[in-house]
Amino acid sequence: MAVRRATISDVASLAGVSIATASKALNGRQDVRASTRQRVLAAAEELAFQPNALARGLLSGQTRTVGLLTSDLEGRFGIPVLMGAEDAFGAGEMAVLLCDARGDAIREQHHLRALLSRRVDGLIVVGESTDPRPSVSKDLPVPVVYAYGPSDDPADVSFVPDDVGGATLAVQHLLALGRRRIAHVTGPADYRAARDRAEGLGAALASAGLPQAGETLWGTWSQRWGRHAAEMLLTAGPEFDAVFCGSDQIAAGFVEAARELGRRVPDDLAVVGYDNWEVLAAETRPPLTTVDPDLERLGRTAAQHLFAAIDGKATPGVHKMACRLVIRDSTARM
Amino acid sequence: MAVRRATISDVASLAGVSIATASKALNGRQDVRASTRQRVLAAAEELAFQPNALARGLLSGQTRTVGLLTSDLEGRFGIPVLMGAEDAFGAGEMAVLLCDARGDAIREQHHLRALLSRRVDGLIVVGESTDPRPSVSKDLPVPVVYAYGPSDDPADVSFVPDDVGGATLAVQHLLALGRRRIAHVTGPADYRAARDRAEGLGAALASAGLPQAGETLWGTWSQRWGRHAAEMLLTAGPEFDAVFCGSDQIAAGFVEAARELGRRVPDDLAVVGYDNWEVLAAETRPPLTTVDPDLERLGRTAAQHLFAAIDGKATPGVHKMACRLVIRDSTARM
DNA sequence: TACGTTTCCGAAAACCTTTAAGTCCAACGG
DNA sequence: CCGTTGGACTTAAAGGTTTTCGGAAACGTA
Repeated sequence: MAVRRATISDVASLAGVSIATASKALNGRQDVRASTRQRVLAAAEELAFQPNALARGLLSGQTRTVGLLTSDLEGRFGIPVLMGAEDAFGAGEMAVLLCDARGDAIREQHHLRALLSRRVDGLIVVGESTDPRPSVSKDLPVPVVYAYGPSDDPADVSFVPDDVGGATLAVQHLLALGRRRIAHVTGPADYRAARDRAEGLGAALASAGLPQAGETLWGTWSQRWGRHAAEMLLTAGPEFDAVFCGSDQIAAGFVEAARELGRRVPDDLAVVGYDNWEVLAAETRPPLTTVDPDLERLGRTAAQHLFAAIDGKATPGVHKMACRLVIRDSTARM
Repeated sequence: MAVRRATISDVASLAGVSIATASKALNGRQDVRASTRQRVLAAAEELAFQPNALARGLLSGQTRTVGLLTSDLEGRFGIPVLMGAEDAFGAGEMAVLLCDARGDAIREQHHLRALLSRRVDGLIVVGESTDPRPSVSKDLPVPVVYAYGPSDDPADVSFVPDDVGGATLAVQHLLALGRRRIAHVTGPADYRAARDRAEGLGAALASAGLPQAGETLWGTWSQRWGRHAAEMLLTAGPEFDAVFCGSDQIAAGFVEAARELGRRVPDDLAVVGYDNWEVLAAETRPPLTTVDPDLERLGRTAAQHLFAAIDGKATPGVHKMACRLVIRDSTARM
């Protein structure tokens, strides 16, 4: 550990110039003779000079730092969004101050204060589900962008996955493979994500003039529920040649149970999951065709939009981000 | 968005006192009459005054901010460590600057510069595996603590899970249940984690005077490998009544294949995993007994140690953190 | 030589806060 | 009435950097 850090004043003395000249030389500005600039640069190098970002920020009013407020780091969905954002910010020479409120509104307020006190240039709020969440942006001195979980205030800027479109993608894929009787097993009905995906399924079927195979089965986001639903449907359910599952966990349970009941996937039964959670979707037998909400891209886009909002203007409202279909072996032509 | 933020000078004018008095009133210091303090506090409230952390940091030389440098956010192990650290820092009113180097040394250097330029008070480096990694702490003006992946310089401070001890825990559990012939299926031999766990197994067996059932099977950290190993062992392998798997993924594949081959877990065969990756370990049939490296605690401990290092002295060297055994249904008395 | 122009550099203010040192005044003891 | 004490407040400096503006030297032109 070095004792004291060099300041620009040390650099200036060593180079035999004034502070002002040193500053200009280091920042590549005009009005410095080439030879002088060289001397300053050499001095800075020798002293391992690093400009003090605090002083710089104090003067300029810009910290080149953004706050990232997440309500739930534990969850699986926040991380990819965070990674995408970190990626975009890193490329823009921005630093990210990370705060996890753990779903606690008090802690969120506390973190918000801390971030503002540190004079962040902007804020990204990452929700824990796609359900709208309370806005924090009332009377804030910096721009805010919501990612994954939208703000409940339509005047804010939010980026969310287009779950209706994602479900439509899945259904259109199944229809193109010749499947006609599609069942739906999904998570709890009080999740926006579950309702949106069911809605997408319904819309796609309706526009193809087909009925859904049985009612939508609402349950939990677990493998266990997927197995249970499979047993129910396959022993006493309606006829169906495909099932659209609301998550990869459900789909993994479903294919496992179907397999044990002697149904061949995809021959007898095509299965589509949701989330493209690789560790699960790629390890089931057969590997799952699934909808990928592309959360990393969502995070990156949100970050880029925050840049725009910081030095210019933002387009408010909820932006729906398209999903991708990842085709693996759990679906095939009949 | 407000136009301009109130400074302490605005608060002072509004309260009709000098800046110094305002500062003292706001910071709860002596030499301020109670009534004056009230006036200042009211003024601060009215203007929504937030002290500028930059100015404060510039003066005090402390930013109450630490850098968290991770080589691999994508991986499963960095996140819990990060959460633990974030937890400890949040409690200490510290903020966390997050940087992900994505395993790239250049990017790591770049982030390091950025963090130092922002005058962080300390640094936590989170590795992507338990293998030693190059030290970054040579001639750094701030203390550094390594978490999960230790530094290759013994003079640094590192916190790593005690994989040897974790494996011992698992084996002792199996022995206590009356199992005597224990096989071992694990990941690649070029992972320190795999070697440590195999070593723990060997030591525990040796001190019980028992031989290992067959050679250690080295493979990958995947479910697929677990299945494959199970098929090999159960069709043409040695006699065994328990298997210690190097990861929950391997164990999940193993129990699945064993089940399909008609072996009952835990009756015929006890299975222990490693990592306590809940989504997997709790969803297999039966749920997995597994070793929990308690990474969140590891992160928290590392953070607390960084505090100590920041304002005092640190005890260098590699600190091994004990693991916990989580007992579920995949193990039982014979 | 006198004067205007260009080139390069330095002095000083500004950003916001904390704190050491100094000022003022009332109360109090003698 | 004077000196002392101590409470309540203010002044000013410090922290590191950027930037504006003014100044000096060198050079060209009349």
